[in-house]
Amino acid sequence: MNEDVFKNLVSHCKEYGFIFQSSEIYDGLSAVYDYAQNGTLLKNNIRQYWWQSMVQLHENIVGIDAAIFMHPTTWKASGHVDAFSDPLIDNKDSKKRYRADVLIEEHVAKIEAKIEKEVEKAAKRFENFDEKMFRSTNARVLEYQKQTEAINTRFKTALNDNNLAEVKQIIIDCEITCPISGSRNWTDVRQFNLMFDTKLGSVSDDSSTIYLRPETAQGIFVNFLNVQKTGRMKIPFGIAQTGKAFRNEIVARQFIFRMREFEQMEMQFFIRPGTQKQWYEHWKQARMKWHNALGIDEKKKRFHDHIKLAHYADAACDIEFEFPFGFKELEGIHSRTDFDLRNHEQYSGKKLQYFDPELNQSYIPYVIETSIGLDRMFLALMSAAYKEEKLEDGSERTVLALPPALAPIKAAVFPLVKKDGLPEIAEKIMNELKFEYHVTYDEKDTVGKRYRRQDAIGTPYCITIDHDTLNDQCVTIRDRDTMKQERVAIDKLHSIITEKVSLKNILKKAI
RNA sequence: GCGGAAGUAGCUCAAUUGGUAGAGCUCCAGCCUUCCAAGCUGGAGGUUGCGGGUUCGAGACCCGUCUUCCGCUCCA
Repeated sequence: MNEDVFKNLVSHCKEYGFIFQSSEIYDGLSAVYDYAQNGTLLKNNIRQYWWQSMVQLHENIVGIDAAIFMHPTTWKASGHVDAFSDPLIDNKDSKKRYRADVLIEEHVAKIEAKIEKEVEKAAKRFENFDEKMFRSTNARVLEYQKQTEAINTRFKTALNDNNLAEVKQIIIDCEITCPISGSRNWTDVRQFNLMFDTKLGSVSDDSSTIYLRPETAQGIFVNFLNVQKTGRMKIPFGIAQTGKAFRNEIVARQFIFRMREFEQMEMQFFIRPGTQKQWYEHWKQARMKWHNALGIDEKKKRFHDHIKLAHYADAACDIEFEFPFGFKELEGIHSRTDFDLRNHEQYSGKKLQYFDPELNQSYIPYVIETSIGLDRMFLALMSAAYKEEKLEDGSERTVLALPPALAPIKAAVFPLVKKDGLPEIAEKIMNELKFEYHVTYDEKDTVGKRYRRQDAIGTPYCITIDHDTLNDQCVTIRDRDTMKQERVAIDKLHSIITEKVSLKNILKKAI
């Protein structure tokens, strides 16, 4: 799929009521989108598929719904407060972005290396070399030391005062250059806090600052013991959760791929320390199976193993999907060790351990995390499903070949013409079926046009009532993908449609 | 954030050098009664993203701003 088709897909999402830009009448809000009438149905179906495969089909996985607001210390323990607020600076020539603190620290390290070189040189030159003496008397060494101390003090003061202009001035004064362009053409230093904050309570002071969660996982970790005890859970067990998370992304783009407000579907699986390799491998395969059960071309998915690991992980990979703009991360599977629970134990002072009767000992469980972006899954499904077809007769049609179980609307009911009592029969059929699944009714325009309208939103079946129906109690059922029609009895409709649109068939393949 | 491109009706796009904002599709009301978007009649829909400037006159030129897309970076 090329760039043009992606553009068409984005237009299609708007025109057929899947996704609107947020606050569009006010020129929109950057990187925030609303799900529309059909999009909401599709999104709910994806969430349901995930939830049922995780919670309903695993006796040892339970689901929770933690609040978006959490105690601020949560984010200190998780590392988000420190890791998500770096002072950043760009080099205008190479367009490369750096952490300002790292640039300065590297500069200091360079000077320190020079000192060591002086010491080494001197050690070779003099016999009976007194290193201590040399360090405290040599003019060059002293000069270098003075420099590093001066920079370090300035830098510390600047950070404490949150004085970003001073941080930039240090970079300028130190004549630090960009390793790529070699230039000193720097932008201002900016603080990017990736967490949104707000004030709790009517009195706003610093102590009342709370954050909108940047990931749902922490809601699971802080409830680990509550769930384990009240659910009488035995390790290994999992806690699943879907919900909104918020990140103040510096660059947020590519439609709904990277949004400031997005929804995650996460499952944290708690295991005995030492078994993480085997469980990591298990969930890696299990998650790919879940994706493949949807029947989307397997060549569009691949694993991407992380070589450089985050400080808390001992293994990590992504499931990547081939979006119209290339292979991108759709889901992450991480072996998170006991990092989160251990930190929460430290910060809260509460023991977050599990007594293992088999080992007859207590430990902090290790964790395997599976974390998928619901919005990204939505976009993956849409881009895999969107097809602009050329038919044999030369005409064209746009069809969303969504997995029938996830399609927003399962069946559309049409009277061939809107008279002779046909609309009445159509409505009667619809009113029966609507208790089973989402159905719609349409009597406007020629039946061909109505078929195409349903193709465009991915409805698997169209049911047409004609004059013969009055005599034989049969209708035409038309398949979205093959466009083939079949004449069936009205009382067979339910079983035919159910067979095709039931989640059950996919769920059986998924686990 | 930096660089590049763009923004005209719900959608896709026109509008000569700066000279009265248009078409197709969609939508609505009817006619026709048709099994794969194509018949007929009528209708609605716009402060050309927004704000300034140049000009007798700006959709077009200039400045600012917002939004989207592409590249750099991180993530779900």
